[in-house]
Amino acid sequence: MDVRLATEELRAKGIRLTRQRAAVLAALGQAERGLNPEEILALAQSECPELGLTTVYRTIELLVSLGIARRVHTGEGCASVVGAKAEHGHSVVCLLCGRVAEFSNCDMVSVEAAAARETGFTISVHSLELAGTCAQCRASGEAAHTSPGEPRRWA
Amino acid sequence: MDVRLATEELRAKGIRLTRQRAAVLAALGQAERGLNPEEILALAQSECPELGLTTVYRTIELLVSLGIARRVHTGEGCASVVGAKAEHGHSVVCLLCGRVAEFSNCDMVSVEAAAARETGFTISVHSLELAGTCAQCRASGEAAHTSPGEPRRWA
DNA sequence: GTGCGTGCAAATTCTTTGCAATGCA
DNA sequence: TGCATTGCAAAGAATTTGCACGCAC
Repeated sequence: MDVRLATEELRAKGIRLTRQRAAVLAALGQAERGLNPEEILALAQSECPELGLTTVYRTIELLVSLGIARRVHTGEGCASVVGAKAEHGHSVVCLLCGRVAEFSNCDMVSVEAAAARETGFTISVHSLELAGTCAQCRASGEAAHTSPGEPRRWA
Repeated sequence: MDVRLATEELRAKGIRLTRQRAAVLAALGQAERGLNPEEILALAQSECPELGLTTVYRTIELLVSLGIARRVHTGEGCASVVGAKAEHGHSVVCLLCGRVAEFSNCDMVSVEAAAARETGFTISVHSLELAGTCAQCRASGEAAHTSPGEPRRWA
């Protein structure tokens, strides 16, 4: 996520850039994986110690509604959030380390056409998340499972 | 969802078919849309009045783990559940009435290849949900928006 | 200076757990 | 009959809300 760009967008919309919001943006910007509210709080507090959990929730909602952040439905629950890069993008989650990448060149026309044929629906939106193994984990081999106690399930 | 088939699967695995479980299966079977625990409870209680919410939760977990039901991440929250038809399938949600259909012929190879190229990940799993307008809603035109007070958001 | 944003604490909602009673196989 | 399964109530977690104060613009 481009923190500078996000900052500008807030400013452009007349939304105040407080220290708390900047801290949350920074946390999302530096994280390479989905963060839940608690994690965001912990990360962002290093930059803004008086940040509260309530504000994290409110900021998440704000950023998601503006398209600056995106929710990812994976692993434990659906509360994780990542910074969005592109206007339209999808998350690719690493099943081993939890890292999240984003890809935007999704050509779903043929899949959507097949679905439309099979169900009779007219498809207008798609929600897609992919999962697999990131380059780093592949490189470091099977040995490098990050969290032995916390196997990532796929919801 | 085929209730009879699901019933057989439970029996085959040596899992007891109680009146409560049958009622939950029936509710999922007759519903054409995702149901949250409360809704399942309400529907299933018409068939088994002494059913409790706790059991609904436990049954959902059971059915999902057996692949008999599937969670759908759409609309309000991620707690909705639908009966699954195929071994591997995806939900197609109607944005107007909430009806859920399932389609199974998803050919994601090209999309996954593109994602792999763009992110460097090796893709092994995909989670896909489509949304649009079902045949009925399309037929009854714009006028037929089901719930004016409850616009369905797309998570 | 003016509101928008914030933190705290309380309220609310959602989900899980413990345990004795029940009923399916 | 035996043991998986259930319901209730209570515990626990996650999220939201109310309100007075502080700070960005």
